[in-house]
Amino acid sequence: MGTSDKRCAIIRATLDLVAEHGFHGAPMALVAERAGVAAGTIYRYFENKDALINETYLYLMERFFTAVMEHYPEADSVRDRFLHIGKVLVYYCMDAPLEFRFLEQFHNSPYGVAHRREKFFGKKDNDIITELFAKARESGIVKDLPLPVLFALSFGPLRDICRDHVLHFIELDDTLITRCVEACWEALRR
Amino acid sequence: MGTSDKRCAIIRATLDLVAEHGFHGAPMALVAERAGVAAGTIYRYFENKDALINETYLYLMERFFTAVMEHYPEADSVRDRFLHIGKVLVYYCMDAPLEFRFLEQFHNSPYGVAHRREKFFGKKDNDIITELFAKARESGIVKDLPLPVLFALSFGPLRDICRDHVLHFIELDDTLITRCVEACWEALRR
Amino acid sequence: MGTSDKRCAIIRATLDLVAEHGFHGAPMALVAERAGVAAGTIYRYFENKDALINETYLYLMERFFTAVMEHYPEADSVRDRFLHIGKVLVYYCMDAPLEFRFLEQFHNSPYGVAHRREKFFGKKDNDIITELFAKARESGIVKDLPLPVLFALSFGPLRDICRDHVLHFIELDDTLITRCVEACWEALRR
Amino acid sequence: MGTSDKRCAIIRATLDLVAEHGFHGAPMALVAERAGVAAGTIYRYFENKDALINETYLYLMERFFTAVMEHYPEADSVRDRFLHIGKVLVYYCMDAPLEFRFLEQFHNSPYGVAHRREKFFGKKDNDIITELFAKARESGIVKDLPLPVLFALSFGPLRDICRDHVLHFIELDDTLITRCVEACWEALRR
DNA sequence: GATGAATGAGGTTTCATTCAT
DNA sequence: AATGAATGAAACCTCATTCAT
Repeated sequence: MGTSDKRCAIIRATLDLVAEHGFHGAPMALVAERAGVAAGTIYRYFENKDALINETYLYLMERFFTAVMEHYPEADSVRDRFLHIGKVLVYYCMDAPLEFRFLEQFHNSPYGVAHRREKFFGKKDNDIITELFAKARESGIVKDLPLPVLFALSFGPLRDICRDHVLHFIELDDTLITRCVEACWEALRR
Repeated sequence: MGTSDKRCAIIRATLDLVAEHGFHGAPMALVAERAGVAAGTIYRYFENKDALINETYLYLMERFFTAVMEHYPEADSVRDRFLHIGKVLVYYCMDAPLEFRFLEQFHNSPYGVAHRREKFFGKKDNDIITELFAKARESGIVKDLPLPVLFALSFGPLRDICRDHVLHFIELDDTLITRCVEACWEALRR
Repeated sequence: MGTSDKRCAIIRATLDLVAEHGFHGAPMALVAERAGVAAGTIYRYFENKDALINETYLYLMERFFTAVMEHYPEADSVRDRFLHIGKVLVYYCMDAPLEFRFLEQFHNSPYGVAHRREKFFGKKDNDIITELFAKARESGIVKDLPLPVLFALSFGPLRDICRDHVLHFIELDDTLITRCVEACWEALRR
Repeated sequence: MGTSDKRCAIIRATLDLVAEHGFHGAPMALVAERAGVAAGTIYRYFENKDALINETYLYLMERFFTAVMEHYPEADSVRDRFLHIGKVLVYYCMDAPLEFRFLEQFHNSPYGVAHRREKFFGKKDNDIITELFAKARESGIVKDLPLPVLFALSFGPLRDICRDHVLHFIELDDTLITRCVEACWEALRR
């Protein structure tokens, strides 16, 4: 196992345990066991537990953004670009339920405080999305509301349906996802 | 101090500490100190820490629903009833930011899992809202989507703007709140 | 066992273990076991290990000074007062070899750095002794040397003979002690 | 870097770290880093940490005695030979404060116990000094006291003034050093 | 010979819970 | 009923030592 594999295994173990059992349910000894390394080894890669949690977060966010921004239809209409982002986002969360659960817990825990500004469902200089909303608002396509509110209208519902899907309250399918994202668009558009 | 005052003080201390410092930052000894009782006393009112957290949650939810349902305009249109619920909900969260923070943490933690079905921004038990949506959907006023999705479209954005307000990302006022709730309605309506 | 007894037992256990096996040889679990308390109990009386070590030191120093200053012959000559102090000091160390070993280790470890100024064999506003030396120097009875040097000439040798006695290199008796203290006086006197 | 250079660098790193931060503050990884070698390399030169500490001690003592015995005035009077040794000793400690701090810590720690008999400020092995004292005692020049006591009277004060100088409580200069060593002689002589 | 990543025993400390008062 | 000192399991973390490269 290469050195990078080990770091990755530790992050993956952290992710899984936190997603399934919360921060309380992820003691370092268990993380080590799941990652297949000794307890002390974790500290070669991460300064302490907080650092491990935070770096796991950063790792996930990077993957997340990369995935969501793939195949972004730069040339399409604002509406189509929004629909693209919304749908890809939901599909990603459905495909990676543990990552989604981790992020949800992180954002709402004290750990998340330091990272609020980068929250995916929040705001952040989310570049493409921020830009999309800013321009659409200027040109009168979407409502004239503060950016955080536009984000809330867009991603608040999507987050909730992902959570309900992951927790098996509902069963999302292509049709339902499309209808949800379109409903969000109706809240946004002028 | 009456016996009920003590119980209440313990719940309030729990609420404050969890809201401000997370579940990690609310050891029983600190809860006891804040509540002005001895550590052992907590166990006369709550079986253990989990029970304390869960009963704090239930206590909050009760207050919450009571507040939201006050002055409920039974006779008004579906739209007006929805606008009433949405606005009262936002005002409540703004007035009680610690309660709001507690609930956010609870819902996204493993504690929340046991209470999925009673989730505030989630679905039922809040009979009146569930009933409102169910009937409105039947009669074709709102979209024909699963209830959890209707809840997501309604309350997902509201929760996010409350959070952003509590975290001082935005400054909600009457106008903005009204416009947000109306935007949510646009997502819901057929 | 009273509450003060417990604190005392913990200090005594610390003292014994450090004296016999050094700071390395006094893990908290062992201290607890020797003191007849649970590991966690130590932390009700001392903030952490450093505090435990430092408070053990302060406790010993207090006992030490009290003992040494008992029956101090206020009215006698400078020489006799010096002989009194020197002898009492040596007898005390002989009677309490573990306390002596603890103090020796403390003074020469990083723990001692923060307390250098209060070191018994060092200087400190050792009140009576400092005053005795200062006055004796002024009146030309002892050499005109800096106070720390007078302390060194007085107590340096006494400390060493105590150590050698405690470690069984020599066997001190009344005669030998008297002769040593008198020899120290010869180094001091003008 | 030659093989002997490495051994030396490790000893020097050990010396520095222990002198500055105590035995607690000298983990093997840090020693390795300071010495510019890998952690595992230390174990090619020293069996384990205890051996490293002890061999560092022996290395220092050898340097120490070599220095002290240089230019030893074999032919001079007992008094002059004593004054020579005392002064050289003090100058050496002043020039090598880290070595001095290491030795102080070593002597008073459990490590030192195993080396009691070779203690620097203690007694024998330093043949020349032992021999000097033994002969001077026989011929009635110094007091008829056990050798350890003679050592205590001689070197106890010198160690203390070195410590006070290193810790900046006093500022030693040629005059003061001479006067101190002469005072020690007064304690020794018959 | 040298490396340094990996190990895991053992250290300090926290904290939910109990129970004698 | 209330107290809060005491408990001890379990958490986080360090570090001397090993061994594959």
